[in-house]
Amino acid sequence: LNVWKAKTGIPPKTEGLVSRMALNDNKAGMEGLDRDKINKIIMESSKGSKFYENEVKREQQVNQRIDKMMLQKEQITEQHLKKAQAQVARMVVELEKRRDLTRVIVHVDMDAFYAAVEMRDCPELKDKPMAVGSMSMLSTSNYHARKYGVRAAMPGFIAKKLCPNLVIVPTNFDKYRAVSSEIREIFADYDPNFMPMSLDEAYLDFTEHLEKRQSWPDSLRTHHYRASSDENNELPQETTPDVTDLSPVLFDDSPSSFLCCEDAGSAFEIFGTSVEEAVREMRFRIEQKTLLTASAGIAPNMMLAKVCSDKNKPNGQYRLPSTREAVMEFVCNLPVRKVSGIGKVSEKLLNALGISSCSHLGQKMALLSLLFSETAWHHFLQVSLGLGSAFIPRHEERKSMSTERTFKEMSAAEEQLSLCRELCEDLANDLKKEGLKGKTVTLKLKNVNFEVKTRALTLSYPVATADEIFAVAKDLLKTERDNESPQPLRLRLMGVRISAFVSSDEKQPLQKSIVGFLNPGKAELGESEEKTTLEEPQQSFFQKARAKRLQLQAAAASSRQEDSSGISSPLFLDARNCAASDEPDNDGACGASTSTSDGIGLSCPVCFRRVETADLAVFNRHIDQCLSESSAQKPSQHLEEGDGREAKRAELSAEERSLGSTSAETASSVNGNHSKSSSLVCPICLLTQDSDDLILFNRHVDLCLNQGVLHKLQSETRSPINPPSAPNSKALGERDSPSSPSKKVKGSCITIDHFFR
DNA sequence: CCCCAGACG
DNA sequence: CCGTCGTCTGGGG
Repeated sequence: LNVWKAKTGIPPKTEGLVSRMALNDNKAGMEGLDRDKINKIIMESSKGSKFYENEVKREQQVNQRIDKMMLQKEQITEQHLKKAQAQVARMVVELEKRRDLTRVIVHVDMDAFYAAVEMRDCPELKDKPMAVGSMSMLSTSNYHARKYGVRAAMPGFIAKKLCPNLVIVPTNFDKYRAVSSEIREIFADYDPNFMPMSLDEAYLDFTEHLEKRQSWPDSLRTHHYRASSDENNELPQETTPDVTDLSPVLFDDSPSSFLCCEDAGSAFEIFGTSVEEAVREMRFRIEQKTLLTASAGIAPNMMLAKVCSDKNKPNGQYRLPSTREAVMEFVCNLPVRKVSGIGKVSEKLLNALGISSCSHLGQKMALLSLLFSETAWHHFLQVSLGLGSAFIPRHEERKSMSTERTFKEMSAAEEQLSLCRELCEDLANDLKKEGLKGKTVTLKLKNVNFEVKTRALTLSYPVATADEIFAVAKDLLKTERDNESPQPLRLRLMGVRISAFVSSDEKQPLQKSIVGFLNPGKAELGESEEKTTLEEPQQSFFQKARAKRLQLQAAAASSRQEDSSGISSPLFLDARNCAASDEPDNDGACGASTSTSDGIGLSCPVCFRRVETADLAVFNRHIDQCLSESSAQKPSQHLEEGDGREAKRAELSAEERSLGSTSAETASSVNGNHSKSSSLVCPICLLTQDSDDLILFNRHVDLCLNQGVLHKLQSETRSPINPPSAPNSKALGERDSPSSPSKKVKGSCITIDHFFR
């Protein structure tokens, strides 16, 4: 710290507590507890740990950022501000013009979801402070526990110090998922296009529902109380709680409301036609169906609805009227931290400028526009005006997929390597479920000091199998280890991510079943058609497939040359039936890939790789991707690109890598294998072809395809397999996609942009 | 366009 | 004795 002080001349602001670690009382249920005492306990349990040290470091980084910002602020003249103010004013006019108060957006959020589920299913927990998670991390806590300062994202061992009687229940995701799908059924009744944000949270557009609702008879707005215990036979057995005291599972003060009627032994309630009534009805149905309570916020846009749902948090709702005045007043006193997207760091930066509420935000916009990036200050401006997205965007296809694991310190190279392989296998499995292939593989490492690093490599072709991914990941890992050299990598976490999925832009609606490819005249290949036509009109599927194969072979041939300098070529690991083993002492890769010919799965006629699925939709998607991959870029370009990158990489390798890297081994074994090329195995008939002539081999495969797989497929697939909707749309939010292939909203924006139009 | 760190939920 | 997964931003090459 002294060094830091000497260098900067600024005293390190570490006195007292590290604000990053302090209790986060942003959440509901945290009012009126003695924060000082809680913070003291948190501090005492953390002090001296590696984690704590890392937090101190990060806090100082934020402080430096603040100092830098303040310095910049000094440079700003009245002139600058004047000009900026004018710009802001113009912007405000624009935004005001587009303000939309006509929509009714609802944000629903289950109360203490995981904890509530566990309490429901285990009545003994009801009056105890409890949390869901583990000694190292809690997912959520019940309201009883929150009184002690126990909250989500707090490690269990600290929570125990705050509340020695705390009961920690392990997570039970299958159960939460089941409940989640129950509540989503209800959501769909109010907005079939609702957007789930997590298992327990969703945005709904109530506008249309309310229009219809106005003309609904009472009967459609009547909902019954859950059957009483003796006649209840629909509940799952063991998890059935004591249903006799059903209403208030969580909160005894839940208001049993006005219109409660008795009718042949079953109580019911008739809900009105207003928004409040509709939302209350939805919450009522959720509670009757799941015995769990939800809270909701009603507002003219998503950003406000989210804040509103927090307002009356357990088991309540809040409506913000759709008038500009109401919105502005609401926003005026709103702490910036409450806004989704403004977190710990942004809050601190803003605080340093004297901004804590959204009204301050508006007052200092000119300054903010000079200190923050454009996107950032636009964001702030919108928040200060109470603006957000008035429509609920479709979920886009996922952009990445990853898996990571934390463990006790691990330094042994072999151990790390086998863990890495495991992760790759897990990832490949998940990938397979969605029929995706990606070009960028990223390795994530966290050392025992909690320092995080990511290392990525983008290939010129998409990959999906464990072997392919591992071939890259292990290289990245090795490079990193070499980098750190004499010291070993002392890891506490490793992760593997894949991204840059082959573009499926715009081609979804045109996807055809494989049957469509059989007739060259009718072959429809979506957007790729255009470019293909330039080269060769009316190319048949088989011609395309052959072209693609040749292209792959050419690419492999050229990369083979590079391979001598240490570039692995995962593509061919199982393109040929004999995957090169990555590690001499470990034949897992080889075994895995050869075992793929055991009958389950189909061979892609384009890339020759095995697609481990019985699902024709998945298989089709794979083929589409393979084909579009070849035609999306002109073949020559494709090769150049690949060559360039690989070559560049080769230079790096020569410099940075030690000799005898595992990738070199991989390369040479692939290489050797290929140059011998004594025989090739047809992926269709699985017979070895005694020829190294690729043309002949191709012909054989085409023949095989013609007689075998395609016949089979043809008989199995009469109708189009793929729904017209985006195939990946379910991946993230599991949102059901309506059939209209509505045009794409670019730039996904799961986080901030959703809240703004 | 790629890579990486960091913020955020 | 402090998690996992996914998205976005922003700076640098």
